[in-house]
Amino acid sequence: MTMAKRDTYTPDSLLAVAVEVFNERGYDGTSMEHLSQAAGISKSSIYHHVRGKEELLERAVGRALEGLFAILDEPGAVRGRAIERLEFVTRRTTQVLMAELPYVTLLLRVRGNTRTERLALARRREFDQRMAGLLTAAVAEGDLRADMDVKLATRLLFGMINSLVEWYRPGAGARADEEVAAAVVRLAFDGLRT
Amino acid sequence: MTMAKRDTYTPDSLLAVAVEVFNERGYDGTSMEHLSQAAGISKSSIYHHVRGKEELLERAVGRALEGLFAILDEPGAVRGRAIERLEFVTRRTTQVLMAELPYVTLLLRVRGNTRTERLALARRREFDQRMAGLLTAAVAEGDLRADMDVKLATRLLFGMINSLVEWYRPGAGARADEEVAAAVVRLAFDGLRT
DNA sequence: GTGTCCCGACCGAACATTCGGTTAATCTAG
DNA sequence: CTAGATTAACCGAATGTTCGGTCGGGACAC
Repeated sequence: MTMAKRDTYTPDSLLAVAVEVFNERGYDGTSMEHLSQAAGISKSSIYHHVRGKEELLERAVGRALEGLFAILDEPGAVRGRAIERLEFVTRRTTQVLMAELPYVTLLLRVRGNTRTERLALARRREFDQRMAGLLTAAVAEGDLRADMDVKLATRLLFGMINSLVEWYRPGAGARADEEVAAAVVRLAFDGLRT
Repeated sequence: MTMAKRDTYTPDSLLAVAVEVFNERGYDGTSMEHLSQAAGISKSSIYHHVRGKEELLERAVGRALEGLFAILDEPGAVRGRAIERLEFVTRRTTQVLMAELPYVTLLLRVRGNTRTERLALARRREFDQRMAGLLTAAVAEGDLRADMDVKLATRLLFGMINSLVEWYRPGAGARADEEVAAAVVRLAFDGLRT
């Protein structure tokens, strides 16, 4: 029994609207009035679907973290030489970031003002550490330059990937997205120089 | 006749305090009460030194932009092969970012909610375009890989540099700072691989 | 006629900013 | 050297506004 199309909101469809506005104005810069206008329903109606503003943030960052951590369980991330796993995770992280752009964008901008935000920051740090482990392994296997601090390299690599949220906009097609992911991997591992 | 040291605030010394708080809590997440507590003076006293919250933001992003644009006028940025100028600007941008960290951090987090913020965003875009011009020239001179979209490469390069504001913390000494700048240049131009 | 979805009216709290002053240091005239 | 004027720096209390959230009720589908 498939449900007929509804023009009412579900918590998730409302979330999609809210996250767009959060990313445009910043979470703290967004009022419930802003959200209600963007969603086309009244402020009070929002509270019919979600408990409040913070629940929207919680759902959004949760979804982003879910997508990112799932990468680490994919076969390409657990088998093979460290450098191959690292390249895989780099490419997949870029792809997930593009696919879940609004949610990841919000995740990368939380500042730690509330418990929800601090929890998100902790999970992000955990992901970073898993990544740093891959770098270390790849250096040990002799496939990565040893003349650079691993933590520093991890941060720069991540910084490059995460910067996608500042400029990437979807809609140019799967081909274009593939090109972006490939460029990230190429730049990270082989550099800009001829 | 040098002025004796005063323990009172000037607009600039107050700015330094304010920017720290802005970066910790986010601009929109910071109340004047937060600022007054951090500065150790009352809320109303802040208005003796600056016109309001937005003037503090204005001064901060102005200072950051000043530092960044100054790089483009330095000799190393106007003379020599394009790739050398590009490497110079990459290194210098990293250094300025570290030296003016709190101000640049604030600049990079501006969302465009007010006229002040939109002005800052426009100036940032201008800087990016100057940078993209250097990339294009370096490709034309055959020193940069041609198999990557220039705009894409510019954004990734910048994303890597700008990500410093997320993790770099000063105080490890000039030697350590030099190492960071060198790592950025090496990673950007030669990649991670052995 | 009950549950889902929505609304306008409303609330207390927090917000940026203003106002009417006080304090303490500096300057100025005799 | 000092009394009086001036000023920068500051404060507590209050202003109007906006905030996130609540409430009681209406429409309408099943």
